[in-house]
Amino acid sequence: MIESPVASELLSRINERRVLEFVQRNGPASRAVIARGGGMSAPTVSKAVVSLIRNEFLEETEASQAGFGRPGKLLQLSEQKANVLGVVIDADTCWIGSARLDGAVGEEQSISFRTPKTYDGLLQAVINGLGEITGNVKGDLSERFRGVGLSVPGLFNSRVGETVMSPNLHLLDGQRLAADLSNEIGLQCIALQESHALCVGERMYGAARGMNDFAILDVSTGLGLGIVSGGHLLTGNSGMAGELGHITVVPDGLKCGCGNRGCLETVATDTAFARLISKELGRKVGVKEALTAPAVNGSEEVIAQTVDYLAIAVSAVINIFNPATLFLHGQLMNSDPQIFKRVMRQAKKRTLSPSFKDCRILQSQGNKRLGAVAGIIDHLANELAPAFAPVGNGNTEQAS
Amino acid sequence: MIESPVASELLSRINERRVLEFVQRNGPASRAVIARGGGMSAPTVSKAVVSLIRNEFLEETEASQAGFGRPGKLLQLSEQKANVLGVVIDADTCWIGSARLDGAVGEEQSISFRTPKTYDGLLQAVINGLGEITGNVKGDLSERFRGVGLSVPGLFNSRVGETVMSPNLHLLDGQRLAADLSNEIGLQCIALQESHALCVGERMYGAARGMNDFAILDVSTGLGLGIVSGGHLLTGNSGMAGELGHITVVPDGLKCGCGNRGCLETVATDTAFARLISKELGRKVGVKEALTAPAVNGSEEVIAQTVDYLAIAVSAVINIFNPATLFLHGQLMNSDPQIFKRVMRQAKKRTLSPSFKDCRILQSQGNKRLGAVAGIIDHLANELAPAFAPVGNGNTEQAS
DNA sequence: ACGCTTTGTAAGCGGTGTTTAGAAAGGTGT
DNA sequence: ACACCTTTCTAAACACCGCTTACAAAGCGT
Repeated sequence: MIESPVASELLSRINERRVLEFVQRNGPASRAVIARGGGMSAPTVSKAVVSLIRNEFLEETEASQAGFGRPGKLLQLSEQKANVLGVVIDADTCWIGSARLDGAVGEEQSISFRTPKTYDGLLQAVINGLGEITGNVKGDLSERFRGVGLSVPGLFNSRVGETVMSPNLHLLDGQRLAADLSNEIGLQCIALQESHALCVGERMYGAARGMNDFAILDVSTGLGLGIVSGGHLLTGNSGMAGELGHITVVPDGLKCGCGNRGCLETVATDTAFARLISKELGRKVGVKEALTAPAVNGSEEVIAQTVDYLAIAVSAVINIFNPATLFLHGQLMNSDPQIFKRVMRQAKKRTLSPSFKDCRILQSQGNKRLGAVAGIIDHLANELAPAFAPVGNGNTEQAS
Repeated sequence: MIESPVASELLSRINERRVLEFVQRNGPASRAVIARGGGMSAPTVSKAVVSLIRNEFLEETEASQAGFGRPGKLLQLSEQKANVLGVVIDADTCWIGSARLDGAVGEEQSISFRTPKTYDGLLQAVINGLGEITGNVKGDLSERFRGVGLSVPGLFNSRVGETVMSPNLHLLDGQRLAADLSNEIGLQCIALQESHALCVGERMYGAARGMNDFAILDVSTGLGLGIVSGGHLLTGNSGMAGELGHITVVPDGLKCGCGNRGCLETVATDTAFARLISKELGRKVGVKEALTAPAVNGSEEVIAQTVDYLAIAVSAVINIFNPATLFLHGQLMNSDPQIFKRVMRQAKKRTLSPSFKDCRILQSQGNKRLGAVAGIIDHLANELAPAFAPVGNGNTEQAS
């Protein structure tokens, strides 16, 4: 609920946010276009623009499209000062890049490096990497960059900003990377769990633009799940929601990194698939190779089994969340259309058919990098002005 | 997002809603108390109250608490006109009752009857029942009652108001009970899926009052799940979210009502438990009896197995939703503390420990009746004025 | 150069919340 | 009984906001 004084300023903040989001979504536009497209009056847009320019979120370009009447001055996301930095931490590789507010990441402005072995090493490597990216910046970092968004793996408690446990990157356990980084570089740093970052990124810059009810299932080393429902990212009480990978599907199955047995994550991931194929082949292979490996005795069975467990995961998401769209992320399904089709066929059988029919299943277009960038940009926008949405339970359906 | 014109009136509607919710939650209060407690200025509260009284949501009582200064006139939820009707449809029994806006259901003002065998019979029975409850009302129903809330079992599509499929009550399949009822009696009728109704009821009148992140797991004939996250009821795209019961946990297990095999619902419910015990005893028993039945050979094993599957369900909810509180509803766990404890012990093993630690597990206090009533009251409040809440993704955690 | 079309802004209006001031209502103390 | 105190509630004044209306600005076509 809204805190204390619901002043009139609330309205102007809402409208500023709407203007900003309009430009984020539709690209540069004139005040008049924003007014028509955003459902606001022209003077309202003008005032919001003044404020957004003052806060250096927008800037006016002279570029005026030819047309009939007076050409409008285009407003675009600021390129002068409004840049952000994105950091993706992964088990094997890390990435750092800079981006503009529109999410465009300059290719030459990003670097990757192998994940160091210690937390201190990681922190230092990120600081160095950020220095490299921003090296040609004179003076204070905060002169040109507004903040840093991080995508972190594992269980992340967003209430306290601490990685509680990261099964594939234990050096993060108990650490508060965003806070530590912020202390070092003096910029605002925001961390998101990687599945949540995927969601935010897909919504801001990917295929889920403007969608209010969707899910992203990330099949890779683990099984990540991000949910946006009613326009809200589902975070749970501490940001740890979405841990689909650790529901039990094979009683007394394989030991999982979390300490239990038979978690979905042990059977429905890239890693699990590669492990099984490796066993059949008698040698260790990666996911890519496993997919293209010549069929050997038993590999069809392995594929069928993996497909079935993937279908269980897909089906669980649709049954539990009833999303309008489900995005699949990860190479296993995205690189082999055959596997994708088989998973769909199985999932259709396993899912309540009304929910299944209600759900489009697409491939994800975003990635963690966009997610990290989107995370900080979203945070900045929230800081400027909270987005507001009607909060009716949304469940009631009026009849007559 | 907010639709077209963000007029100033939005503010007053928000504040009216806040006043109403304050009284709903804290009981009768004076304008001054509401102003202090709700973070609004006194004149703002006064204006909102004027409107709420005009709309017959509130009424002023003379009752003034003794105190120091001038005693304030208490405002309470209207008892004159603001009454609602609640209807609970279940597989075997139906219930109808009337309630005030504060959720108090007059005991003598409710009736139960066996669920008829046909849809037309059901519709007629509900109409008759409502007539009985409201029989002593002179004139038009709408003179004293503002609407009817219904709790319906099965898969309910809230976008179109249609029960898509109701495994335990097939007469509802494809029917739009709320719409049909509304046509007959001329009152606004709102249906909620029963698990969602439980959630809304628990939040408005039960143990979840004021909570913004909780889940209710309803273990009875089936496995119902309702989620409130960030203050929003999780409905999914069409209101069919929460179908935890049909995720696969026993590959090639028992046939389920949904057509698949091995659904969680086939092994982790009252019904499943009674079925297993019946088999051991060699005769058919109900849940109550099954719990108190003298131990026979194999019954310990049956109990252990049921406990384990219940734990899987509990654990799945906590892993996936990271709720601050999980309410358990249903006689199996609520009537036998021993079973409850065992489920908890197992669930603790199966759940990611940070999420488990983060979650209180309590017994539910509400029921579907309160849920049906809460559903219509919530709808009325939404109609009067939408509740608004900040919409930041809520996932970002600022560091420094 | 004139009209046409579209863009952007200034002024006025109605609505809203807040602050300030004051009236209302009851108890307390002498 | 009366003045004083405390608290409640409302009226008035003010500032802010978005909308509508009116008007100036800026190009294009003839």
